[in-house]
Amino acid sequence: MPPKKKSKVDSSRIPSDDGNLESDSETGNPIEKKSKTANEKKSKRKKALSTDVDNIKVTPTFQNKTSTEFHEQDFSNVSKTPDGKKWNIKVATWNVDGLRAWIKKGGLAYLEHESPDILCLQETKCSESKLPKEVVVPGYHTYWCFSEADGHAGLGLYTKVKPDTVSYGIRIPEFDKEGRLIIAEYNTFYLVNVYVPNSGRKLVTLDKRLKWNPKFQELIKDLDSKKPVIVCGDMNVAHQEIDIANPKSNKRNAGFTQEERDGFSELLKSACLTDCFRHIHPDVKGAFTFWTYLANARKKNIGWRLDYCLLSSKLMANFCDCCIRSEVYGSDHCPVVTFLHL
Amino acid sequence: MPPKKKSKVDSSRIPSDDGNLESDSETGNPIEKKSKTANEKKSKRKKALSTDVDNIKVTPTFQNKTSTEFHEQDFSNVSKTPDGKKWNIKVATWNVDGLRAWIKKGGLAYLEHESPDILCLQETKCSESKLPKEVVVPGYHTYWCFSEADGHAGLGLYTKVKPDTVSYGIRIPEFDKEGRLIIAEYNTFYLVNVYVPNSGRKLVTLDKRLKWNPKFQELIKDLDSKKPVIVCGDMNVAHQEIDIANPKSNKRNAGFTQEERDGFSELLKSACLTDCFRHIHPDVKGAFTFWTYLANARKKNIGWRLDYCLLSSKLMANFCDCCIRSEVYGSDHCPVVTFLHL
DNA sequence: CGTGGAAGG
DNA sequence: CCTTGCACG
Repeated sequence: MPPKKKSKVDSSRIPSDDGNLESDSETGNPIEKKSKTANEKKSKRKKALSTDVDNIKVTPTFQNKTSTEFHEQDFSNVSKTPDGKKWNIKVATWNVDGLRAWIKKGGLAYLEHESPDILCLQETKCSESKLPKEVVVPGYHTYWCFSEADGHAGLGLYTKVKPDTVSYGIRIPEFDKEGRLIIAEYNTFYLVNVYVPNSGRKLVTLDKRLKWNPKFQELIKDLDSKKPVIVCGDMNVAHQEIDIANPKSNKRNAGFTQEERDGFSELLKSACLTDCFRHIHPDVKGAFTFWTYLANARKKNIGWRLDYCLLSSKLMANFCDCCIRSEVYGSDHCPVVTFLHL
Repeated sequence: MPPKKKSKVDSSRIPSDDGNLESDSETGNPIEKKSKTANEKKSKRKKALSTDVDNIKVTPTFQNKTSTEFHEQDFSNVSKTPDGKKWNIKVATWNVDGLRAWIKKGGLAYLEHESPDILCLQETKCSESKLPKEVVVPGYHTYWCFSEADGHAGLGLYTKVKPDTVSYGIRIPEFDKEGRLIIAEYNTFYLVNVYVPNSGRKLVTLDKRLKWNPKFQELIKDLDSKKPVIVCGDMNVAHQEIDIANPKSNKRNAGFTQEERDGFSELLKSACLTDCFRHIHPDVKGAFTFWTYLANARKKNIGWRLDYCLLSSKLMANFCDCCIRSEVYGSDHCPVVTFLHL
């Protein structure tokens, strides 16, 4: 769906009423429902900002900025495929650092405004029973992957076109308890929404991370042998020195160890994936998708590029553009948007 | 200090710079200083509302009400002593349910406006190192009693006249770890600021409470044998049926068990104390000082009278009035103010 | 329902 | 710094 005069959600679509957990895919490893009978709704829910479209220009605040700021941004200046075709599919990814806080800050207004065909969310930190009702957005099918441990990790998927199948997890219980992977199979590709394990302060969970890497690689290769793959998510690594503001001081910090960086290189190489932002912007510095909340890092652009869209080599002919929405607030990460012609 | 045209703090006083913990009283049991080198200041501190006096009419909000509301209240219509003397000492008590949150809601503007000679605070829930700098108020000496367990109980004392001695605790380690008692000795009386242990959900700590009661009683009797006593604080009990909105349904709930009510009766009797609010308003119903935050209880005045000023019998000749400031927001309790001629 | 602290990032 | 569950009331 290329941009219209007013990029509104196609309202002819039947509103999604699923939030469906069940996987009908053979790769899926459904997370167990722990239905806490829903009535344990918490106080702050009712304080969530309305996402009434009539109000989105004034009410929701994106941290210290108002949402009007992304209305003023130019979201339309987008490149074309190598053979000159305009984009018709937009895929966005955003680590929201807490779905409920993100909604209160107006996150859903971003969804309305960007109107991607697919939006991958990471770190929803929200169990099924605590999902605010506002997460159901007309025009989108929604899928959720929950961590067993409440308030950690977790993924969301918004998609205008209903996938043929949706499955959850990487088939390793240790990881699949944590809500780190959604695979959505579409007609012509797989979409993988991923939240890669963080190596932790003082690298206490680096081992776990290094166990994840080959498994994930294998999974992607397996999928790619059937259909091309789009991987979106928080890879929890800044790949090269250009992808981080302070490479020197972070060499032994989670997200920039040699092990993690090598693991990412390996993934790209062995699964034939392309980091599509870096592909079109090989030399752009200061392009980050995450800034710690501490010490005003975002204002100073002391950041990390941790969020990626990776494309199977077969999809590079369809690739138009990839943009980092660094002006969009609402989390310590910002959205990354990829444009394809399919 | 009787009411002036504008009851401002006496600015001729040297500003207090103490926040002194040391007790020079022989009854005192100083809580150990656990000086966490102060630099672990937390984020929210800087967000605290300014208490700039020029702004108190507009900026601080008391929950859903603004502080202007207490400016409009009539705080001056006060009774006299039995022999017709006007008050010259005002003693206030307020369970603030978290000093830092209370400050953000404009609590210090109340202090400025009420301008009591003595203000007793309970449930400050704030360790020494986390005390916001704004707690120092010109014209007042301040004293703090901290719980060893961070974020629980804790007391504060604001006093225009510096007490001769200030001591902390009831001389029982179990209780004195928790920041539940300050004794300030003045020339002609003792002021006791107290936060009585709560019996807990399902009365899990009723035993502890029943252990406290006789010890406290003994302490007051001991003090009273030297000088008359003013006891201010959260007694964590609604004394009679008239002191609670729903007596029937709360008979086995913390704060209205027969044991707690009897304990309070006992205290009044054996230590010869008078519940001075009830003394002048023997039949007034719906006079509460606490409302649970749940279910809009305060709006519906479904409350409890838990906060008291108790006076030694010798002081009843000096007693003028006692008011419940139920219109003052900022906590789930409201202030109680007592007027004396001394 | 609202305050605090703890763990995770 | 910020969001989450949790303990306490």
